[in-house]
Amino acid sequence: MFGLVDCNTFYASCERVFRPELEGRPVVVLSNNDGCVVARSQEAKALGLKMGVPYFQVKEEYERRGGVACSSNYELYGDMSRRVMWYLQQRAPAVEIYSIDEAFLDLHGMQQHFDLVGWASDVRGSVRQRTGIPVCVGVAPTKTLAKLANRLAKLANQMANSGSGVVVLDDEEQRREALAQVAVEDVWGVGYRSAAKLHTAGIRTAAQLAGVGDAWARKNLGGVVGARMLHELRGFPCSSVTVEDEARKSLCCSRSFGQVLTRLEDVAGAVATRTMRAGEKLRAQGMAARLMTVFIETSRYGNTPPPYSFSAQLTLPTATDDTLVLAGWARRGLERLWRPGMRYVKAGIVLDGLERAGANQQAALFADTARSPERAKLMGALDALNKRYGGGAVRVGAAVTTAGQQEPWGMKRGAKSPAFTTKWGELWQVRC
DNA sequence: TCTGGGGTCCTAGGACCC
DNA sequence: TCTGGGGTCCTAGGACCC
Repeated sequence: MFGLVDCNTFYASCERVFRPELEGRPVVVLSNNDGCVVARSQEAKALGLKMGVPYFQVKEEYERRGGVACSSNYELYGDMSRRVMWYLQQRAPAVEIYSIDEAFLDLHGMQQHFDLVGWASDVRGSVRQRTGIPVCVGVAPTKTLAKLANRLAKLANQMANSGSGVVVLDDEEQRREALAQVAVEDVWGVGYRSAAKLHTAGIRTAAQLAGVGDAWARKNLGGVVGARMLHELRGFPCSSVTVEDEARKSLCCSRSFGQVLTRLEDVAGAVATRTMRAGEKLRAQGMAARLMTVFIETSRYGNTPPPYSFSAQLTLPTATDDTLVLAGWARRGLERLWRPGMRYVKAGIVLDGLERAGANQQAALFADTARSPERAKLMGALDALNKRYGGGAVRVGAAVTTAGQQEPWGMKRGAKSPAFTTKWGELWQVRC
């Protein structure tokens, strides 16, 4: 059996843990630059706010009706996530951290020793008590069914506001009933495109989907991916709990600017900032990259004529995790794709072809970028300083602004809550 | 004025290898 | 009618996930 633990309206719940006055009120969390709504409390959903809507479109009406908006605070959410995951790891033999707010648990053989409903309820209660975060738990014979069970648990919770928050599907009868209750577009793995195809074919529920022929699924639902999904819906596992976060295959650092940029030097500063971040991530994972894609975008909306996205891919002479080397290549990439006179809103870099840094790394014949012990030390010092004094304490030159000046590419975060759990200066204050 | 930031897996075709 | 039979790597793009 597999368990899926999913935090309820995770970002909004994190805000509420440290700001209990938000309890019972509509709360939304906004994406970077306070752009879109990315998390909604139950009360905010009840007001009709949709996931992903640009906040400026709903702001006035929402706030008039008493809604609260928070800028995203990923330091806080990341730290709260670690607490939840750490506790889950104490309770299950294997845990796959699937996203910031979700984890699959391997419950192999546990039904012989535990009543799964009672066990899941206990885990749910304990997570709430220890972290302040409400969760729902779904348990079933496959991951896809566990997701589905979790969805049913969430729905029951929302409707009654007193549901048990736990759904266990451990016999055929329960599986059938569950499948009949879920719309096909709500099945894990059915996206916008597949849903449209399925509707056209007259397939509306998960139960109907589980009954389609394998050949049809392979043809219309993305080949083996679709076939696997069907098997899982029928109760045959095609995927197991993967504990280690195996080496990543790619890594991406991208962000919209707080304002439109037109000058090469400003965009170069943004690219350098993203590159530094990518270098940090790379070193934190002990990896080096061989391929780099630099991209810049103009606005997708309004009158800007397409194409709005320009990218350049560079093959590095040798895989590297050195920020200064990466920054040099990123600059070259940017100059290659730069078109003057355009209004840019976003920039980023993608690193591919990741391999373990050091040991088996192939050296280039004529490159000046071989990994020297000195450079590795330098990178270590860079990371240590930035960790100790805050990100951006030490930067590459292109990412430096004149003293006292705002970064032209900086983010807008109008309503950010303090880093309650990760910065001494921003700890919660208790008044006597 | 204002529209997120990450990821994964799969397919298919072309170049190239023996 | 029939044209060898395996492979790998690269690139681009689609679909989906949170």
